[in-house]
Formats: sequence, structure tokens, C-alpha cells
Amino acid sequence: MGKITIKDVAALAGVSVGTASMALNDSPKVSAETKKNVMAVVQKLGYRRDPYARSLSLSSSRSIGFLAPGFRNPFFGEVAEALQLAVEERNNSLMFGITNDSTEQEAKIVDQFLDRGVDGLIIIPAEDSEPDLSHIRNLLNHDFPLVFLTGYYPEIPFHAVMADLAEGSYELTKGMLLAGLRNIIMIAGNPALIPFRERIEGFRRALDECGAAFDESKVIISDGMSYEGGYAAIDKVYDEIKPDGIIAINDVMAMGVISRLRSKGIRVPEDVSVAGYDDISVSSIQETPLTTVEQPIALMCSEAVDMLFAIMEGRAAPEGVVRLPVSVRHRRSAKTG
Amino acid sequence: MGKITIKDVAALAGVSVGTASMALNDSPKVSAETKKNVMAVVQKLGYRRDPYARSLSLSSSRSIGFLAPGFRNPFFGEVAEALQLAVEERNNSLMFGITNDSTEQEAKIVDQFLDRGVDGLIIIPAEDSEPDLSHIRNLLNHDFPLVFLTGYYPEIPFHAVMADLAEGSYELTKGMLLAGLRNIIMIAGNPALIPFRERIEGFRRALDECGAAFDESKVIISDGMSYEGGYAAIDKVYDEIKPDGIIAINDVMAMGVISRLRSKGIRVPEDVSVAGYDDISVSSIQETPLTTVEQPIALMCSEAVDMLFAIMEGRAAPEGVVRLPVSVRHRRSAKTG
DNA sequence: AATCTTGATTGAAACGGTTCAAAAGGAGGA
DNA sequence: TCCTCCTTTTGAACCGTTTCAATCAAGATT
Repeated sequence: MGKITIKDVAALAGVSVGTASMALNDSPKVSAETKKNVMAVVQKLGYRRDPYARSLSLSSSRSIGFLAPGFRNPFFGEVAEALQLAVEERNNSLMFGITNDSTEQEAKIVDQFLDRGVDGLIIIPAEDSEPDLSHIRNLLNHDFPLVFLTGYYPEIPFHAVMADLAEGSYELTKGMLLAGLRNIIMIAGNPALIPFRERIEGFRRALDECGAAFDESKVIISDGMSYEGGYAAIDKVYDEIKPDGIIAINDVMAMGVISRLRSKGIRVPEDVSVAGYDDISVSSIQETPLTTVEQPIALMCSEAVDMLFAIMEGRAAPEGVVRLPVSVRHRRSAKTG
Repeated sequence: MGKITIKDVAALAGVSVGTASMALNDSPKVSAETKKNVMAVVQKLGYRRDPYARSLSLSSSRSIGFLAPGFRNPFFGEVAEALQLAVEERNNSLMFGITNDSTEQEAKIVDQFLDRGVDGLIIIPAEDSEPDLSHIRNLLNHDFPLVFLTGYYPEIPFHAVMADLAEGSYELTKGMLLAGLRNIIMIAGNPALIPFRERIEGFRRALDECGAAFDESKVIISDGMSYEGGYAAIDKVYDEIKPDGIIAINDVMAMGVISRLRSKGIRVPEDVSVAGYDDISVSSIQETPLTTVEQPIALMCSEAVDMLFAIMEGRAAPEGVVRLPVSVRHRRSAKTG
């Protein structure tokens, strides 16, 4: 028994292939009567349109690609879920690829996705210290629908959606200063990369504004953006600097920081205030609930998807970054004024 | 300027479309000379094969679908990464869908994936208390390539890969008993579901074997398999039972348990031993490193992918569960003999 | 010089839909 | 009865590949 095609349906329903197709697509050109018949046959035969043939005809696969650094950090997991939701609302599917923060890997996956015929791409930029962006340039040259999420590559014209990270660290720092902290440090990553640069900038602005001395030594560049990274950063600088406030670049890292401080017998927040970034779901229910900057994930994702579809449908907004407001979650891990 | 097709390539290279196609596919039937020419033209034109036409011809999209409950629990994130790796080795792509532990949602996504033309499916079964499995039955009736990962639906013939969970909790419990603990409880989920049932079974076996009384009251059925769930479970039963050992069904939950115990002033492991399941990456670097059962994620994933491809290529192993060995990671959160 | 191999190339038929100009049918008006 | 105007339906072209029987060209064999 061969595959059931639309021909079989048409034959059994006593109509032409064209009519059958239109019936399937609920076209207004075919009578209600005929539609019903065709549908009945479809039911009976268990017919299902061939997606490849359909895609070929329509030149769309109704699927979009999503590149993320990975899913060990629950923040990206939450983004994935939100994105999935937003995409599904439009009856599209998501393919995902893991870049491991390497633009080389990113390029490979983009290539693979193009070979699979995705209609558009949503990319969380890899935090690669020596990015090679030819693949992205290539996409943009071909007007391939693309939006960056959570950051962007500054060398490149783009559509991007991100949280207002600078504002977040500005407010957070301001709060700490108001609470009387005077030796605040930030544990960040490579400042050449937008998401870090922006966080650092807000931090600096707050310090400057309050007449507290900002200098490079207050920004610790950590290599791993992970729990382990937070752990290690404390080992590296705590004894030397003896800060009274620590802002980590993300929550997972902040947890590593707290964990390491505790095991050294340092109390949080009595001896040191610690804050994170992202408000991942476990942050609020830690033994010491974490003060953190919440990124509006759901909003960012639906905005990104909206934007992508706008591009795909040719009603593209002008290129640029949409920055969505963050909210500082004041909890127990940090003293804030 | 229209789309560049293989015709353009063929024309410019001065060969027929058939030859061009074969050259692209590196077929041995075309001469090295010709291949080189064709490739040169491809380069020059920036030609790229149309994936839809290709899929139609080959009736394969070289992509497979992956359904998971979600990615907030880093365990699933790690699975996703491992799976991605395994799939990529075979030059395939992964589409993913989030079931939120609802078989209804699962059915929807499966449907969507079929409409996208995935070649096969890897499913982490939804932990749904009233599963509706008609969609799965349907797939199997049509011999659609499918493997379950991390569990399976017992009502259904299947291919599945999972860790030997029973053995894991058996060993873990045995260790605790050896350390002299006598009032061990397990925080689990609905025992109708395989992954929970198996964990409970190992727990029970260990207790039975050591003459410790097993009874239903030692298995606390929690509703949320999350950090919050662990937190809540302690609130619910700790004061009443006063256990000296607690085995949580997964690490995230165990962390919730520890966190709640600590905030009640109960020491871990001095007053209560706590263990988890999965060995997600943060478990080892907690303030109190977590004793846990490691599931061999990478192995499970590559095994699942192997199995799926075997099915797709018709060299299917007989149906059944492949159970991979776990290892108990003895760390500080629990006394083990 | 005629025939046989062998390897490379061609051309057309799939693959399974969608779309749209043209044809058919039916109702209403003159 | 004949003509128009609509609504439905038809049938063929098209989407861009892959595949494979048939053809071709050029040496090798007799």
C-alpha cells in the first residue's frame, strides 16, 4: 500500500485535485458541500498533507530557528519556553541549536538551519571573545529575517530585543549605595560584549553620580558565566578587595558567589550584600532569597517574535534595539536603601 | 533577480541539470573535472540547494523532533544539549517542543511536528496523571520512528532508553541504612508513572532487604517536581515524621528540601541526610555538596539517537527498554555507609 | 575497420502539493 | 429561448530537486 496522496482523496471524493487542495485549505472558492465531502474522505483515509511538497509550493516551512548558548543556565531555558509559546501562537515550530558561546559553532548551526529551510532566525549572540561574524553578515546581505535577542553584535546593523540592562544595574547599585555600601564590585564578563558592557555602564553611572570612585579594578572579569565561575571569582578577589557589595552578572553566578562566601564563614547580607541578574525561578526561594534584576522574558520573547514576523512579512520596523524595562527585585541577599 | 536554482548552475557550468545535481551530491558517476566546474559555479553564484525540493525528492528532512516537559529544570537542559550533539553527529537537526507534562500538549506538538515533516521523534514522556495516549498509539500504528527517553508509557509497546533508576535508589538507600539511618522517606511523584515507580521500587527493595519496615507512608507524593515542590514537601511532612533521611526524586527538589530544612534550623547532614537524583551540574558545588544519583545523560542520549536511526533505517532492534547504569555520587549532604 | 567496453552525460519522469486561467454549470433577466 | 453573470470546478503549469534508463564519446579489442 503506497502513500496516500491528495490524488487518492480527490478520486474518492469525486473531485479534481485542485478542488481537493482548495478544500483542504478552506478556500472560499469551494462550496461548503464539497468541503464537507472532501473532509470526510480525508478522515476516512487518514490523509495528511505532505509537508515537503507543501513547503516546496509555498516556499515556507513555518518553522523558525533559535540559537542559544546552551540550556544549563535556567535563564536560557526560560527563554526557550517563552519563545516556544510565542512561536506556537503563530502556528510555527522552533528548531534549536546550541552555540556554546562560540561564533564558529553559531555559523555551523546557521548553515544547518538554512539547509533545513527555516523561515527566520532568532539568535542569542554567542559571548565569544573573538567573534567571527561573516555568517551573520552573509545573512543580512541576503535579507534573511533575523532578530537578536538579549544582546547583539555591535559591528553589525540589526534588529534586536533586549532588556534595559544598564538601567537595571544603575538602580541596583544606587540602592546599595543608599544602604551605605561603599566598596561595591561587579563580577562581569568581557566588556567588549554588549550584555556585559551595558551592565557595567549602569554600574559605573551610579557610582559616578554618587561621587563614589569608579575604577577598572571594581569590575572583575570572570571567565565562566556559571555557578563555578562565581565560586572561582570569590576565591580570586575576595581576600584582596574585601568588598561590602557584590553584583554578579547573572543569578547562577550570584548563587556560586553566595555559596563560596558562606563556606568561608562570611555572612550574606550582614557582611556582604550580593545581587544577581535575571531573576530565574529559583532565585526567590533560596535560603537567602536573592536580590536580582528581573528581565521581562515573556515580553522580550513575544516582542522578538513579533519583530521577526514583521520582517518576514516585509512590514519591517526600522533596524534598531528595542529595550524593555527591567525591575529590580529587592530581596534578602542584599541591603538596599 | 529571481531565485538561483540548479538550472542556473547547470546552464552556467555547461552541463545538464542531472549532472549538476549529481555533482552537488558528490556522486561517483560524475567526473572530477565536472565536479570542480560545477562547484566553482556554485561558489560564484552563491547557490544553495532548496531544502523543500530536496526533502520532497528524498522524502526526508534530516530533522528529528524532541519533546521535553520544559527547560527550567537544568536536567532537561543537559539532556537537550547532549541530544543536540548526538543528532548533529549525523548531520540532522533537532526541533523541540515543550509539553509542560501534559499529554494533551504533547499530542498537539506531535501533530505539529508531523506537519513539519520530522523524520523521527524522541520523547521524554509527560508526567501526566491522566494521560491520553491516542496520539502515541497512532504514531506506532503508522510505524513512525519513535523512541522514549528517561521513561515510557507502560500501556504501550515501545522503544525506550532510560537509566536504571531502581538500582540507583536501591544503592542510595542501602548506603543510608548502612550509615545507621532508620527513618528514611522518599519524596516522589505519582507512582503510576514509570520514572517514579522505578525509583520507589528500588527504595522499597532496599528497605525490605534490610528488614526495615517499608510502608506507604514513607513515600510522600509531592505535586510539583520543582524547587518549590521540595520546599513545600518539607512544610507538609517534616514536623510529623521527623525523618533522619530524605531522598528527593530529583536534585532541584533536593535543593528545595535542604533550603527549607536550613531555614528551619535543621542541619544537613547532621540532623537529616538529604539526597537527590540526576547530578545536575550545580549539585556538586553547593555549599553542602549534594549526594545524588547520576544519570548517564550523554550515554542515554547517544543511545536513544542510535536507536532512533536504527528504527528509521529499518534495522530496528526489538522493542524494549534499554537501561543504562547509574552511579551514586556520595557527597556531603547525606551520611552513607 | 568494425565491434565492444566503459565511463560520463543527458533528459525526462517522479516527488506531492498549490494556484490560476479557462471551462462548465446554473440562475435570472429580457 | 437566448444571453449574461456568478459561483464552482477543472486541468495543467509550476515549485526545485533527485534518479535512472538511454545515449554518447572515446578507447580497447579483434
